[in-house]
Amino acid sequence: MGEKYYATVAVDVALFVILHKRLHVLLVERGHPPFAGAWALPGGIVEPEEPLVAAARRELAEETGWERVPYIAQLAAFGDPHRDPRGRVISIAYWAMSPRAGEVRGRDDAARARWWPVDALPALAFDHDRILDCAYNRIRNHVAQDYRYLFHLVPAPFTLAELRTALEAVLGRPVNARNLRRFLLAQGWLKHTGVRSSGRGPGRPAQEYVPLPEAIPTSPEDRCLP
Amino acid sequence: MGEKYYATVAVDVALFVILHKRLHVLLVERGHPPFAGAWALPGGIVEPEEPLVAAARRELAEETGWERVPYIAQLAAFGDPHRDPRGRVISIAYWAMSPRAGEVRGRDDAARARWWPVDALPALAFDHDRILDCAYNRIRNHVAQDYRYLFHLVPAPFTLAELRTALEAVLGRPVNARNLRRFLLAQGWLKHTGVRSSGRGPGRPAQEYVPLPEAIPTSPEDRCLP
DNA sequence: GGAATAGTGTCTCTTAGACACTATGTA
DNA sequence: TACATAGTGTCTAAGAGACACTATTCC
Repeated sequence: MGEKYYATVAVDVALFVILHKRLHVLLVERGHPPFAGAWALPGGIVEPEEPLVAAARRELAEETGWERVPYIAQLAAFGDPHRDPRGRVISIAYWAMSPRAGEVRGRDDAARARWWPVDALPALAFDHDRILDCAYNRIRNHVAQDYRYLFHLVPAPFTLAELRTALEAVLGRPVNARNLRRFLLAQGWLKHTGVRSSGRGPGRPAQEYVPLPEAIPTSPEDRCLP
Repeated sequence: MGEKYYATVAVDVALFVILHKRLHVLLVERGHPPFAGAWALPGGIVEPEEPLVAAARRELAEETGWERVPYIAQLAAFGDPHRDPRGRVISIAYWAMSPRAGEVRGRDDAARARWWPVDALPALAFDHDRILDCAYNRIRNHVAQDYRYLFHLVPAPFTLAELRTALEAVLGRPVNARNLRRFLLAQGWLKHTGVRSSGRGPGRPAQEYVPLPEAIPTSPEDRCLP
C-alpha cells in the first residue's frame, strides 16, 4: 500500500437534546457554497495531528460555545464518492447527547445555529439527511436497550416522570409509567435525594433522584463500539 | 471548509467463518514493511471513485479469490494520527460473515492467507488488534440479539445442532439445546426440508432446514447501521 | 445392548404489559 | 370541591432456564 491517493477527512456531529418534551438535534446554517443557506450538521475538516473524536469535539465546541459534551460516540463513516461536489470527502460522523439544551451561539455572528425537532427537519446539505437518519436510529436503539443513556439527556436531579418524558421523546411512543418506574427502581441506578420538586403547577410533587456515578454510561469516544 | 488537508483512506475487513466448531477470522501475512511478516486484516487503499464498501469487497475478493461474501457491514473508522508509521491513514473497518470456510488463496504466491481462531490470535500489525476486538464484539452482539445472523455463518441446509454449534462458537459459551430449538421453531424462520442427514457417525439423524429468504438478514453495505 | 446424538414434556422463575387503585399537591 | 400529577398492588402472558425423559442411529 503506497500512499497513492488522498482524500479529505471531515467529521460531522449529530448532537441530541430534549427540548419541550421532544427530541431535538443541533443544526447550523451554511454561510458559503456549496449548499449556502441550507442547514447542516456541525462539522469540519480534521487537522493533521488531530484524533477524529477530538475534531468532533472541537467542531461542536465551536458551534455551541460549550466546552464539553458529556457523551459522544462514533456513528459511521460516510464516503460516497460524490457526496461533496468539491471533491472526495470522507466524513466520520459522530452522535452526541447533552442534558443542556440552552442557547447555542453560532460559529460567528453570520452563522446561525439552532435546535430542530427530529420529526420536523428542514432540507439538509450534502448527505446529512442520511447521516441524521442513521444517528436517530442509533440513539433510539441505544436508549431502548439501555435506559441509562437517558442520564445524558436529562439534567440531574430529575424525577421519574422526566426520565419517562425523555424516553418517550427518543422512542417516539408512549411508555407505561408503572412499568418504567418499577424497572428503574429495581436496577439500583438511582440515588434518592430526599428533595421533592414542587411549585410547578398542580399535581402531587415528585421525588427527585440522581444517577449513581457508576450507572452513568461513559462516552466510548473512539474505543470499541458495541 | 477549504480542502486544506488530505489523508490516505483505507479499508480493512474482518471476515468471520465457523471452522471446526470455532469462530475464525481471515488474516493475511504482510510481505512488505511496515510490519513485514506480521499478520494483518485484509485491506488496502480506497480508489478515487470507489465507494468504501466496494473497496472492502474488492480487497476481500483479492485475498480470498471469492467473488462475493453474503454479508458485509461497516464497523467503524479508525483514525489515530499515528496508527500507520508512514503517515496519516484513516481506516474504515468492515466486518463480514461467510458460510464458506474453504481454501483461501493469498493475493499472490508470496502472501499467505489463513483462518485464525478468534481466541488464539497472533500478534497483529498496526492497530488491527483493536479493530479485531471491536469486530469480535460486534459480531457477538449482533448474533446474540438476532439469531438470524447465523444463517450467514452456517451453509444451508443445516440442522438445528449446526446452528447451535455456530452460536456457541460466536458467543463463546454453551447454549441450551432445548431452549434454542423451541425458540427457533417458534420464530417461523425455517423451512423444513424433509431430508434427514445421516451416515455421519452415530446418533439419531437430524432434520434439515433452510432459512426462509425473508428471514435472512440483508447486508447493510453502507446503508444505515443500527 | 451401549454409546451418541436428536428431539419432547413440563416445571419454574423472571419480566413486561395492563389497569385499577390510592396519595398529595394546586386552583 | 375538582383536577392533575405521583405512586402502588396485582393479575396475566410470554419467554428463558433447567432437567428428566423418549427416539433413532452406529458400533
